Amino acid sequence: MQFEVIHTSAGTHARAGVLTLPHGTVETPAFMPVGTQGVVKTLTSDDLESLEYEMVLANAYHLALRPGAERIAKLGGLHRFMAWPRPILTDSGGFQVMSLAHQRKVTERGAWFRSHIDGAEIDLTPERAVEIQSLLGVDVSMALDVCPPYPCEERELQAAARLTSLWAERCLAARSEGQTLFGIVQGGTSKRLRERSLAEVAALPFDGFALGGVSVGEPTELQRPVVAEFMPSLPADRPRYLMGVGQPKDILHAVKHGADLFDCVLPTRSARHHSVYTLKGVVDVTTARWTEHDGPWDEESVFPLTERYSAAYVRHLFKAGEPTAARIATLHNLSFYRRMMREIREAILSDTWDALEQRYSEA
RNA sequence: GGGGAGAUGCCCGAGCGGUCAAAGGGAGCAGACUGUAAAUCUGCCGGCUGAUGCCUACGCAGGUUCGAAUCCUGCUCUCCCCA
Repeated sequence: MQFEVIHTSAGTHARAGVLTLPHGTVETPAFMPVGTQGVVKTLTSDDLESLEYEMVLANAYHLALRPGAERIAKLGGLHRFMAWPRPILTDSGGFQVMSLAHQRKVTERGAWFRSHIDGAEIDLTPERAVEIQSLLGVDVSMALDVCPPYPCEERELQAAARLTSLWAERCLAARSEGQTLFGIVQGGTSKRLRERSLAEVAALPFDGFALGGVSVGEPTELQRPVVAEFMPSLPADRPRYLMGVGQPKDILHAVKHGADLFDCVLPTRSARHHSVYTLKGVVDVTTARWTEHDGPWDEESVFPLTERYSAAYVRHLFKAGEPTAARIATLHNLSFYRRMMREIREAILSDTWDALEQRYSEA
């Protein structure tokens, strides 16, 4: 892995860079669509190429459960398996420690899960999490962390950060030759715990660093200060990844404070839930106002892949329960995010950040 | 011609004397979703009203009863079976 910052926007921490990985280069800041099960729901890998995404996210926990990490390795690795030639980053399963909390146990040894699919036991130690990602053959592996929810007791937050640091070292020790590994900073909304977690994790020789434990249910007023304060403190010479974020404005805010990578289910999940991103905000396309609207939801949010379908038509497809509705909305939203990331990068390179913020002020 | 079954809110469909403005679906309307167990979940859904409440409602018209969507009589209309 190689990472180069090519320009930092005047008066901000916003930076444009180039991340070079085994399967290609990624221009940062970049947004990674979420393809948990080795697919971005409703799309194919060539859709993603058409959308010009350079990197996607998949999930090691889910893929290890089904179809199995060894099986994917046997089939030539995740890239070949999902027919996606460009970079892939996998989340280790740290998020599932939170989202599947009711069926797992966390000990110092690791995270133990009862499979939601068939009840099988999964012993996800830091070492196994790194091994799974190595078997998948992804470009960037994430350390196994403990991602606590919000709200959360200070004690629990502290325990999560402590384990995350402990596991970080074990993940590094377990990494295979040439495996790119990112560390994760925890600490929730506690300044004290964030400081400590950052000091512990950032001191380790990771290839990149992520701010985790945000977008776990906290209001944006609490997320912003964490990002503003701690993103610039992550090592400047390595990629900085804000996990699970977010809304367009949250991404702009984070880029301004120096974030390089993002992922979030919102553009894809919302699409399936009939919400579409536009420069005028998120709109529910099934709302009665679109019933006879023979045009786009927003004149300034029209994209080559989706411009031919009228609001009235898409509304009809959703109302009729047609799967294609979700597909069109997903293509639209990922087009919106892709264009936004491109404009963000251009704004950094041309030092026109304020104009960009203005453009996305209602989004 | 004879015998049987049934008519409930926008639709389907429970209810079979009070606790019924009437279960449950669907449709309709409005929301939520942030490293995806989510093409999921939530709320509203006769009218007026902040709430209490009032009004209108279970094919139509009468009746029994303190009280009827529920019981009785007649009528109208549907469906099934036998000729």
